[in-house]
Amino acid sequence: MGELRVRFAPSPTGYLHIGGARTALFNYLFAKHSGGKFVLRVEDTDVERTIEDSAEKMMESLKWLGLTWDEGPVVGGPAAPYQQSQRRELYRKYALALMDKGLAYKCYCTPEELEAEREQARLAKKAPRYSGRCRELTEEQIQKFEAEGRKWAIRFGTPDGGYTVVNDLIRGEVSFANEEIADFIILKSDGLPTYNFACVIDDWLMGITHVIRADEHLSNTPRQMMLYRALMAPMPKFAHVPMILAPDRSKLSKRHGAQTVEEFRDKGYLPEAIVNYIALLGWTPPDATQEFMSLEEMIDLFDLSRVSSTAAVYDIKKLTWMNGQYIKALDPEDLIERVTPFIEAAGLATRERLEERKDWFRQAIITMQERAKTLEELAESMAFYFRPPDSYDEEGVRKHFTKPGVAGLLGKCVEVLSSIPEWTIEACDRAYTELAQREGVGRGKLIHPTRLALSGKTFGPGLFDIMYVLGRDETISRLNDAIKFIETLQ
RNA sequence: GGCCCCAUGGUCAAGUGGUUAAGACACCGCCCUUUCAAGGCGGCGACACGGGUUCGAUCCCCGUUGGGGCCA
Repeated sequence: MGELRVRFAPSPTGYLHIGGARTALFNYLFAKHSGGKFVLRVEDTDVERTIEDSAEKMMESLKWLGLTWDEGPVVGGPAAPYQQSQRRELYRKYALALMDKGLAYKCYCTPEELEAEREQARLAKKAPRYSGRCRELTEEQIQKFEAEGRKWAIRFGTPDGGYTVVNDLIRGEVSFANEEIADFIILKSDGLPTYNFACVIDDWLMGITHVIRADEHLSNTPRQMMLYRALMAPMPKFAHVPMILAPDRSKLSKRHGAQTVEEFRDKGYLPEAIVNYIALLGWTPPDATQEFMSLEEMIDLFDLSRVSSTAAVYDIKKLTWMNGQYIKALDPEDLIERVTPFIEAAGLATRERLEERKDWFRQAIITMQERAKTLEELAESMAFYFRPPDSYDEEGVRKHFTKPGVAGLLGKCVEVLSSIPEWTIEACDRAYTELAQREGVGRGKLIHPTRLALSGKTFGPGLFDIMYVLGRDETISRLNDAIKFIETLQ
């Protein structure tokens, strides 16, 4: 084998959240950096918790982020199938084999009995761990249980003394006393494997050389190592990456709002911004001041030794800032393509219509490009280009529409704009400068009310850029509407 | 409850046995400017605590506290 192989093995119990995405990213970067293989495996063993479509959505998110897998569902590979639900016979076979070797045994305890045992331990303030009572059953006891028709599970017999030491690539040596680890179930009475068992069997059979996963699995690692030894399977190297926490420092969960890749996509975050941002959560390139990196650059620079061991809280503000930076740097043609779905979703125009007016649309987008933080926001901020404002900003009305003589001034604006020979940004600009001089007022006295009249807002692109995009007829029409509105204020 | 991991500003994060303890986001101020954004300049702000080790600890060791995780 010789080649380096890693895997990302999500449970399809929901969407891909940024923590999972980052684990996938680190695996991907590690593999690509060394020319190894990135394997995707779906851990859908727990039927109860598996959610319909979840695996498909996760794969969609991974692809969207650019994290394509070399082997796994859809693309296949030499270790197929890559879904645990299709590998049940395998787990059963190896569990039975361990039992034959005397390393595992049948456990007839019922869930009720186990629960009672745990309860007692709790009351006695002791660690709730399995007593190992089925480990040494006599023939009679076994026959009695069988006669009762009791169901059995297969339990792995853990070593009694000594230590199991995880040599973690990120955390160094972490040792666990074997006596702390009770015999654990590897195959449940329904014939399905438990997480630790399925994971080991798959990683082994799929030739995984480096297990890079979230920190929460560090405590499971000694159990898994015991299984590797019992199976006489080659031990992979382990690397436990720090967790990504919600802003309240708890584990990421649904109640924390936007945090899945899909949600970020729907809000108009760019995949390259998300990938860039999450890479920086827990990893720093050799030049720690370098923040913007493409996936290719990250592949080149990635190194597990620069992965931190501290859990990180993700900061939506920084992600948003970074997203804005990426939007700003986008080629307008590319931006047009990306923002179109959001324009459609906002009900501003159809894709067909935008294609018909592509040059116009490009002009409009350019005026907003460096202001937008997300594609969704960009689309929404462009609403006034597509239709007249349905209201004027309240504060703006107070500041710019209630001054005496405003209506008259706007009337003069209409006049000068009507007489401009050619409708260009420069011509509009000049016209306003000249009018302001003639009227003996500052340009702002003209500009602010005009902006409000055209966009309904007090902020936005340069006024003459707006005028140019809107065109002469629309500009004048909106000014006249505003004049009428102002007159109703008196 | 037991075990394990972690601890540099609000957040991300560099770093070293002796440093003015980087940088980024956020925040504040100034500049630019027709507004907003962008950009430029500047500011606020940190080595959790207590013991050791050492000539000297943010850095090494122990403990405490806090946070997180696993076991079910």
